[in-house]
This record gives sequence, structure tokens and C-alpha cells, in this order.
Amino acid sequence: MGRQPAFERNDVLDKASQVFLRNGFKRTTIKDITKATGLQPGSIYSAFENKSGLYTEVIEHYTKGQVAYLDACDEQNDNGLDAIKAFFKMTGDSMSNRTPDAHCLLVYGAFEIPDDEKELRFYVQLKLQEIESRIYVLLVKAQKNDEIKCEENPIELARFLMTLLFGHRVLAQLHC
Amino acid sequence: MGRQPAFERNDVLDKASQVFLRNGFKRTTIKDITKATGLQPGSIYSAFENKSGLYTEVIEHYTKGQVAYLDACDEQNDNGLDAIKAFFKMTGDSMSNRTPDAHCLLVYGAFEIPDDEKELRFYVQLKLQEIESRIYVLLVKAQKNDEIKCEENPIELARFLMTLLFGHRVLAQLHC
DNA sequence: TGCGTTATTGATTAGTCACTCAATAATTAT
DNA sequence: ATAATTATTGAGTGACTAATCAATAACGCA
Repeated sequence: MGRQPAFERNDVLDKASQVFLRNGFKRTTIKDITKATGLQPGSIYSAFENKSGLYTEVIEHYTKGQVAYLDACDEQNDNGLDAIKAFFKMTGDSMSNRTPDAHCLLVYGAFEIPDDEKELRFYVQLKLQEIESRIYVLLVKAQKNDEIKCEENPIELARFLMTLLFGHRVLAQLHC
Repeated sequence: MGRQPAFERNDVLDKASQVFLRNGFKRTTIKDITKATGLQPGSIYSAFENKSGLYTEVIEHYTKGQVAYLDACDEQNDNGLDAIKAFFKMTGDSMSNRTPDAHCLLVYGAFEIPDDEKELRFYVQLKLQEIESRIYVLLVKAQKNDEIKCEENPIELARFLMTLLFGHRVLAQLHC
């Protein structure tokens, strides 16, 4: 009962994420969001409570896409190492093509979300952890297949791969 | 002739850099700067023209420190690789101790300075390049000493080391 | 001492921002 | 129909921000 929403939630999240990716959290204004989505301030606030609420949902929306891609890499490769390579190739290509995508939103977030926005910070950490643990699973799979040495600690390896990914993100951000 | 400035320029830059490191460029307000330095808005604007001008000088001030440290590592180690290791150890320790320092300011800057602030972006790139080229020089030295293989491309190696450094910065920022 | 010069003060200004809310529109149940 | 419920509108609000500027203070020199 009552009036139906005039927008598709996922559609709004897609459009909002593009704005957040371009400008980050702080520099993105509600006016930017209204322009990108066609929604008025009131609608945005009634749907997402506030700017942080919208941002949180945008991060969740995009992390889902990343994790889905990692799972797809896993399914398409019997080999754990090949799956990881496929994921890295995808992120590398997306950076070359300047296609905005989720991981960058998370790294961006890791930098710009201030200490006092604890919930938001924690949420970004959680989502990055989600990606890291998928990589960990693929590394364990690779060890079972004897693709990499069993002496290596897969937890440390996963962390190292994340560090490389972060570094590439910074590099990509730096060079336009 | 005329009244003497009541502040030490380097002292102001030190204090301002701590604020910028904590909050980044955008979130730092002139009020924050007045609190940290004891200067009034008018004094800040007459000395540094505007917020960007102050930020630029802060970046220069801190990059000098980094480069000086790299040079010190070079002088204290005959060995090129040892010099690089010493530099990495220093940055790693400073991250563990949460001592704010320059490189972080530059990586932070790389992320948050928007496309339309072209001069500021360019300046950050320039300063990071300055550090990268010092590392390159140390790598060439290491090759001359037969510490690393001559087949390796020192330009690519330097870039790789910078990427690792960036990644570590993101990781440090992420985990408090 | 007085004059020219330069530095400091800090209230003020013009603009921006996240967010609100009363009015209005659409939808469904009775 | 009519009432109850929920969504949309968009001008408006208060808080904050970068930057300014006229008044004032400190300094060097004649």
C-alpha cells in the first residue's frame, strides 16, 4: 500500500558509485548525486538515510561485483594460480582502460574516510578483507594442486598480493 | 625595513604538515591550521597566498626530508642494495610507530587531489618521481657492484619498489 | 621623533554543504 | 469515492569554509 518508488535501487547505486569513484566521498556532494541519478535530495535521504548510508550501500553493491568476479575466475580455472592471474589481469586491464571499478573505491575509501567515521572505516576494512580471504582460498587450492610450495604461508601470500594490488591502484590513480 | 615576521617558516610547515597528514588536503580547514600554528588567517594568506600554496610548500618541505634520508642511506652504505633496504626499513618502522611522514603525504595527495587541480597533481607526481629516481640510482649502483643481475631493468625495478611502497602505505592507512 | 614599510589581527563576506519538511502526488484497501 | 499510506518535490535552514580587508602594531631609517 502507498506510492511505489520511482527508481530502481541498483540503478541508483550504479550511478552513484561512478560519482564516488570519480570524486571520492568527501568531495561528492548531494547535488552531484541528484544530477547523476535524477533523484531529488528528499528522495535520496528517505531511501538511504544520509550520505554515509548511501556510500555504505554503494560500497556493498560494488564489492558484490568484485567477489562475483573472483568466484567466476575460480570456476573458470581448475588451477588456483590461474584463477588469481585472471583476477589480476582483469584489474590491470580495467586500470589501463580507466574503467572505474570497486577495488579502487575501497582503496580510495581506505585513504579518505577519517578516523572518527568509525563505522564507515570498519565497513571498508571488512569488504577488503572479504576480497583478501577469497584470494587466500585460491592460494590454498593452489597448494593442494602443488602449484605453489607448501612451505609458503598462504595468509602472508594473500596479504602480499593485496599489497601489490593496492600499490597498482595508487600508481594508476597517480598517472591520470 | 618594516616589521619582522613573528614565525619561523619551517616551523609553520612542520606543524601544518602534521595536520595535512592527519586529515588530508580537503578536510583540513584554515581554522585547523590557525590552531596548529598559532597564526591568524590573514598571516597565513599573506605568507602562502592560499590553501593550495601552503599545501604545495608543505609537500616540498617534507619531500626534502625524504630525499635527504635517501641520500643518508646512500652515504652510510657502500652497498646499493643495503641502502635501499635501509630506506625501506625506515619507512616500515615509521609506519609501525605511526610516525607521520612525507611519503604518506604524497600517496595521500595522489589519491585526493582532484583532476582539475592540475598544478597540485603535477607537483605531487613530480615529488614522487624525485624519490623514484633516487631509488633508480641506487639500483644502478647495485648492478655495478654485482649485487643484482645486470639483465634486470633498473627503471622497471625502481617502479616496482615504488609500487610496493605504495601498497604498504595503503595497508598502513587501512589498519589504523 | 616622525615616516615609510611590512606584519598581524580577527570580524566579515560570499559561497557551499548536508540535510529537512510541508506540500503534493501516486497507490491501495475499504 | 474516500481514507490511509507511502513517495516525490525542491525551496529553505543552519552550519561551515576559504578568503578578504581595514585597522592596528612593530620595525628601520632619516
